[in-house]
Amino acid sequence: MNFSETIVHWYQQNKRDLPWRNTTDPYVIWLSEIILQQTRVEQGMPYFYRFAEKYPTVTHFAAASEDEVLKLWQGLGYYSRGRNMLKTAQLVKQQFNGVFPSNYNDLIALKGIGEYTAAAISSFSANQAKAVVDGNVNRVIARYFGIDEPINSTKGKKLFQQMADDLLNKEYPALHNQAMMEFGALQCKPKSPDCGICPLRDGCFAYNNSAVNTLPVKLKKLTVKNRYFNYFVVIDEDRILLNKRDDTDIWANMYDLPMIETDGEQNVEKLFSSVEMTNLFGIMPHIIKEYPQKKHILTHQHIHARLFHIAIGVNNINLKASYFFIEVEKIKNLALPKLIFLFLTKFIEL
DNA sequence: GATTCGTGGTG
DNA sequence: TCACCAAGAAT
Repeated sequence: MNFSETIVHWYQQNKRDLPWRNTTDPYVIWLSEIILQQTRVEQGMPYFYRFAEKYPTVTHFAAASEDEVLKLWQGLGYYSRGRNMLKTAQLVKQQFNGVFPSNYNDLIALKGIGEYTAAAISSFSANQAKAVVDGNVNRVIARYFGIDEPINSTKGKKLFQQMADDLLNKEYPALHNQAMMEFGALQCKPKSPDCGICPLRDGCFAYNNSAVNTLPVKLKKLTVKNRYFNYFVVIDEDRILLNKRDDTDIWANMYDLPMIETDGEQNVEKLFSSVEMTNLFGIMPHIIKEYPQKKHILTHQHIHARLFHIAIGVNNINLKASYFFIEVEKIKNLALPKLIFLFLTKFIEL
């Protein structure tokens, strides 16, 4: 058996039974592929069921509001995926008469669909001969062929795509692609793979050269920025003051609380007598309770968040345009970042 | 083309 | 605690 045949054989004996594999509907496959970008299968699974049930067709999806989609997406991260899905659903409804495309060239032009996703949808739904290259495929190729070119360099990306293209079995692209990814996910795992039972062990460069732990190579020049968010809870009877975030920063178009960002850890007196505070509330609020600082980890940012429950004469507030009071009961309809969700559960049931 | 988009699991 | 990674894409 050649490389592809070996992997496919392994796949047929070891594959997981995943719901999006029981269909060739490009819309359903699209749902699963976007949800699974940079996301573990176990984490994405409940979201897949949620979206598939709420929006059985792309036309149903196109009729949704952004608030509604983001709310469904809440907790999954990388929220632009959800916003791009809505744009794509609307475009497919209008320009493709609601028929989700399965052709690579049509797909790659859509928002949120890049090389990987276009190859995945076109091969899975229409058996188009396009090779998928994701983290799993990169790892399998890097190890088996001993490629130490970084997988995330421009040169590396081209190389791995080319190698994947060459490996692709044109007779059964869908099967081959699924097998490559599943093999990377279950057998050729990132850490401590069980090479003892690997069907490709004999021809594997990494196994034969003790390079399993050093391949693939990845360029990492990650700069993490520390940010300091001071959040305020203002409650007026059955209402709470919220903020709709703009689309220039993390958590675009989602909802959080009134907030002042400082360069570092500001002491409380300084914070509450600052110009920013005056701009927010007009007068210095009274602190009812200060909650301990919480660190929220994002890929490129460490957010040090503090929460103050404050009392203030509601009439004195000069509200920013993005601020609004909302009945507590209605918050469950709004999309909240994880951090804010956790904060709010201190005060209300969500 | 380097940076920036979340959140959760793992060793 | 920390580094790495997860069915990547947009800017």
